[in-house]
Amino acid sequence: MDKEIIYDIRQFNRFYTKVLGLFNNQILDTDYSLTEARILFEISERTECIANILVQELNIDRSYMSRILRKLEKEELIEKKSSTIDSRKNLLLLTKKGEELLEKINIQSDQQIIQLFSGLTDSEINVIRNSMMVIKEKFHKNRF
Amino acid sequence: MDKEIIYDIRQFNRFYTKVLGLFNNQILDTDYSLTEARILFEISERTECIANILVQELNIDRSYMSRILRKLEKEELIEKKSSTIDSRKNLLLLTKKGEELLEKINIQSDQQIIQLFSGLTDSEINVIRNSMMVIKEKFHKNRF
DNA sequence: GTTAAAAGTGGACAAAGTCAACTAAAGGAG
DNA sequence: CTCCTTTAGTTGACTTTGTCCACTTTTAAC
Repeated sequence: MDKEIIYDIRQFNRFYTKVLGLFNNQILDTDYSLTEARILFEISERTECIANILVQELNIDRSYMSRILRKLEKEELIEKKSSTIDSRKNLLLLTKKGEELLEKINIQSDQQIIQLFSGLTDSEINVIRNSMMVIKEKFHKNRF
Repeated sequence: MDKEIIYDIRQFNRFYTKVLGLFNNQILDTDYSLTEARILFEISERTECIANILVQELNIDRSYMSRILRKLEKEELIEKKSSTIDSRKNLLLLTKKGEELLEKINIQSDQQIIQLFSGLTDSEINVIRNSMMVIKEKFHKNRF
């Protein structure tokens, strides 16, 4: 693999680390961390979400996840329902309050995207979007 | 801006957060954190690097930066030379040892990229690279 | 010359993440 | 059914990472 290509990819990674850094710092507007937001998101996206899936999906230590979930439960953003078929597992569900928070975060995140892209034409935005889709698909095809 | 486009972009961001997470965890193979690696990298890339530039560039708290730099100095990876024209500033330089470490990290990072892309054809890799360049350029054109 | 801004440091602390040991339930293999 | 292993989750003790604020020193700006 060509030295120059590797260089470009690493440059992109550094660059996008910075982009994501900016995005993520703004989630702190809500008193919740990026990790917590992602957990809420994942719970809402899944039917039958259990902690261990989140551990794998988000690459977070089990013990740490346990504590985060306990905190979210205490703040009444989620509920744990012990599974009837496998009592080791806890089904994770958003409460009304959790859904509302997630909705708030979603709106904020959408706004952020809009703001970031203001100044670009529709066609430019579409080019970016298509590039993102290409990257994602190619990576997926490979291993992710 | 179209709801669907925003959705795709946010999906990409989540996806790429995961990709970068994997990359970054592997830097820990060297006993140094991603942040430290990036600082070494930035110092090496710049002539006349001073702490405050790093603070802005990497979005790190000044006091935290101060401590990291002290640590790196203590481990003889960098040197601080008080600037003769402005004695508030310290010029940051890599030592031989620092250069060697950075080189090691670079080799490792290149290897990581190669590994990640093994399984893709040259043409697919090039498509990804070009997509990355497009994203970066468009963003830059805008504000970054 | 006085005031303001820039660069950096240090203390105290909070948040984030890690590691290892543990309980309890479920899934086999014989 | 019983022994063994795996899976899910928890807890304690800890380290690392990051933040806030007050402070010093030096330069810049009026």
